[in-house]
Amino acid sequence: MTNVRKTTLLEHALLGLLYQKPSSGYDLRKIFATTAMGSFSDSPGAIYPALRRLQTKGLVKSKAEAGSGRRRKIVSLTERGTTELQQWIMLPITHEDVMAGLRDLMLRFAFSEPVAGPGATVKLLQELRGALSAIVGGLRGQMDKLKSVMPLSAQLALESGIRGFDAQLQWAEYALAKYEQLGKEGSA
Amino acid sequence: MTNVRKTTLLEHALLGLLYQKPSSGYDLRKIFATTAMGSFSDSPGAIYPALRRLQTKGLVKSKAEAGSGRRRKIVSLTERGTTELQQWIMLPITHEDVMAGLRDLMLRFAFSEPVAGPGATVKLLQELRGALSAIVGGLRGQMDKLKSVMPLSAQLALESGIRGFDAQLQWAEYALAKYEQLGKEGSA
DNA sequence: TCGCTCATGTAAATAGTTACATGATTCC
DNA sequence: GGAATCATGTAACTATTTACATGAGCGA
Repeated sequence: MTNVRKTTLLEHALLGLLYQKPSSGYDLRKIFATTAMGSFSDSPGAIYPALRRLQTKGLVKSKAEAGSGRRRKIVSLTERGTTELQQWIMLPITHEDVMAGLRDLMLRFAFSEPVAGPGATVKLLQELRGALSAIVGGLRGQMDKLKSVMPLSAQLALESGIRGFDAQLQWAEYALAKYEQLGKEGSA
Repeated sequence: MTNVRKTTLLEHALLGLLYQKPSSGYDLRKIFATTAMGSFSDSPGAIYPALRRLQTKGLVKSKAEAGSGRRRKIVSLTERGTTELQQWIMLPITHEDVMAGLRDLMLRFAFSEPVAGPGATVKLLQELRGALSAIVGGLRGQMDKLKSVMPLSAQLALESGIRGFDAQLQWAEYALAKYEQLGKEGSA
């Protein structure tokens, strides 16, 4: 029982970024603070402990940057870290995953192509499409049943959720088309 | 310094439900477990402590259900609880609110009509529309700049976010139209 | 009587937030 | 020399998760 606690979303985000480029904690914080990944906290109280956890788990290693300038600790993936990242990305998508929020799924998707190849990306998209269309159907059913007993604002709030999922569904179709097109061009 | 910690989203969800109907902790858990509000946890370790916090803050009161059957504690809003709920719903919408996730906003919106009246609902929608169109514009700009340097999957992940916001924007227009129509019918 | 659901709660552990602390380095 | 930024970290606190505990009523 080596008490392996499960890897959090923030930790996976860090793994994905470190896969692209070994970086310091400060670099990573800046990425969260300035880019579209801003939904993650850039607070040192989140990042540094997360990096330490990853190191204790053996998923990353760090060493002091050689040479001049300020003291910086450059963190990079270990082999096990790369494996963990790949496995996380390729996890099958469940109904619950989607209901819990697209955030996790989108992060996996964003890393999928460089880390696990376009084949994994396409597979993710297909699974996502399946899950989404089931969910949209189910919610539309709920909506029809409850229409009469809910206040308009609550009705519309539910409709907002449905539309959100539906937009993601259309997006998934669009993304799949892009990848299909890419495949044809590549083999031509 | 009476150390008033700020009210969490779960607590606000509970307040909103209790506004509609005084209920037991178990009732509330069932709502989270079975309805479209399933994004909240139905675990007793979340709900019962939250109810207790609300009671210490003086936002709800509870009393044992009269009569027979199993022991049940029925919780209901106090006057201060109702005020707190209304104020939370009518908070002005900021850019950050929207970026942090539509979840909080949608909960406020869902409760808005019964708790604060259709006027508040319309105001919320207008503010939301403004914030969303600014965000969609900004993200499209980022997209154009970064298009060339991102892998396709990352590009598409960003596009997914944009489309999500855009869908909400269209939804807000749609919802506003519904309320306008309602207003005309009402005054006719 | 046996088991299931109802109903309320507690205990331990965890990630994340906020705020503070501390130096070194660069820029003016 | 002084201020701002770079860079790493710690400490206290909070809500939530997971798991356990307990007892009462209901149905077969």
